[in-house]
Amino acid sequence: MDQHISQRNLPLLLTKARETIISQFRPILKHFGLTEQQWRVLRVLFEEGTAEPCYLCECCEILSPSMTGILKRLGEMGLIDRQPLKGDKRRVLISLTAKSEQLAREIIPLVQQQYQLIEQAWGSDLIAQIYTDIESLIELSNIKVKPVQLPT
Amino acid sequence: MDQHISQRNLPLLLTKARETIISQFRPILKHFGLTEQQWRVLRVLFEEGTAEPCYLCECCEILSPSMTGILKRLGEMGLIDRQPLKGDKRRVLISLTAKSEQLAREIIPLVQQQYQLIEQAWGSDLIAQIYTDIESLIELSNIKVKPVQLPT
DNA sequence: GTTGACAAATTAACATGTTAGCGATTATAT
DNA sequence: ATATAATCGCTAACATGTTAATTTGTCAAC
Repeated sequence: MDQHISQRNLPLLLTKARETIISQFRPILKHFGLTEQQWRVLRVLFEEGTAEPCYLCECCEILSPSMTGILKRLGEMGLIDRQPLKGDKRRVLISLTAKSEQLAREIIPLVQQQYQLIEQAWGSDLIAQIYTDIESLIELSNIKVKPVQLPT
Repeated sequence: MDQHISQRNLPLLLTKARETIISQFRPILKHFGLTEQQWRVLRVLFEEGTAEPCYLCECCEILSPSMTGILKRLGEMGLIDRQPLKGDKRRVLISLTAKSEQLAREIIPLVQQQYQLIEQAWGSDLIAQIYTDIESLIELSNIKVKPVQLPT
């Protein structure tokens, strides 16, 4: 029926798709000495102004223990500030510094241009289609899937 | 024009999609004490019989230095054998053991069942559409994209 | 007010991702 | 045949992913 039945591996396929895309942007980030995850965080902060770590975790799909290290290194690089949130001593507000705000203003146009170059080479229709599908999937994932019965 | 222009981030979106899918399978792999990457390798070996590390790297989208550690741990678990390849002292052939072949025969049906449960919950159309699009993207990626001009 | 449930950030331990480079071996060109 | 380049697997160094447990702080019930 389907050639892929015996080889279907959606997570692997999504990983490969992701790698084909991100590899187009790696040179940009490398040029500015940032990792992909660091840039994800900075980008959200640029959009939002300030954010708490747990919100960054959601937005960037990064787990809390990873975020701890990422924020620590971004702090050491002078790319983020942290100010305690009054009224709740557990929480912190993260924000960009002048340095990282300037950095973001340099990087964002380059990223936009690279997207255009990708669509020029591969066509914008397929990219748009993938956006639509993936967003549908992410929304659908609110519907709980029954877990398979595991052997005892 | 498009709500997503200021937030478009395809790699992140693909990461989230991947996470929604793989989270449905994590309990299965955890039940058998395997990581996702270890299972990717075992699965290819089950399909192919034997394979060289560099081929496994391609199939599993795992870089060579990571593969070194994965194969080392799989070896320590008694889940793979390695035999030198005559005629080329650099290369090695990896294969399953009786133990891991039995393991694969247990896991594969559970994975198939879980895929069916996912399609029951989320619909098979969207999943099929994603397969098609992602595979198109991966094929298209043979077409080279012009890299953006970086500032000096 | 004290207890207990809950939440945010962290640490610890291990596995993997990423880049650079090394060492041995093989293929290629001359 | 020999110098050269290319390939395979590996190590090293650092960043991140993943799970479990811990710490500290908040909140609600009593």
